[in-house]
Amino acid sequence: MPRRSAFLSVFDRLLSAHGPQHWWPGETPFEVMVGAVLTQNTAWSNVERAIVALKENAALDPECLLAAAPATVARWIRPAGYFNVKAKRLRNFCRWYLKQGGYDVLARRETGALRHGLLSVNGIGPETADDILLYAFERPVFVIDAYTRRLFSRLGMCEADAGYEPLRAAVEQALARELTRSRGAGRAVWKRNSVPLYNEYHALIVAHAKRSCRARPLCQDCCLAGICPGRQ
DNA sequence: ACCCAGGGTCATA
DNA sequence: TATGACCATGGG
Repeated sequence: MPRRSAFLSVFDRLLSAHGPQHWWPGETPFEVMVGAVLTQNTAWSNVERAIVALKENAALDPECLLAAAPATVARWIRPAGYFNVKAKRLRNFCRWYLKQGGYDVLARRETGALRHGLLSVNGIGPETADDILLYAFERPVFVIDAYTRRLFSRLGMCEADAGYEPLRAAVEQALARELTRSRGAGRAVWKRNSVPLYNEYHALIVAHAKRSCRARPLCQDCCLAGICPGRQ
């Protein structure tokens, strides 16, 4: 079992090692949503090219994406890989998004219902849905990805094969306990702090993975911080 | 020439 | 329910 402030401690060490990340890299909520789909199992540098292409074609917009032929969208997003699959997924998402009434309507929905709706779209799985919930709708949802599971399991804070939902619930509950105790004020403070904490935490885990020991065998930041995940 | 990347779906047993 | 195949580009 992790010690009582394990998750906050790791957060503090990641923050001092890598600095604030200011995520998500995207100018509008809709750009965040598109990026969340495009980055599925794909390096962000490739996603950026695809988003630039969408902007150049004035297509970073749900109506435009739906109006364009799937093959055309696939051509625009080609650098992001899996372009046929992702063109279809973007289409599914835009259809749902507009049918629901767009951002302002969705933003009024309760988090659980919004999450359920996102997951009903073919091509939106738990991580993509949670990226959208946290970074486009600012909901208190801790995003789990392969890096997160790897880091926490190597630190002995979860099982290596922990399922998505159990791990998410465990991390959220642990952080809630740690934060309400260590910063001492109870539920109101927790609710105010959880979104920026989750935002920065996930961003830091990704930044940490990108700067891992493959690139720098003796990298000072993560190894000195005692949280270097290394490589498989 | 490898391996990996900010997943998810579908078919099979 | 639990694996495996599949999707595809670009950088190290």
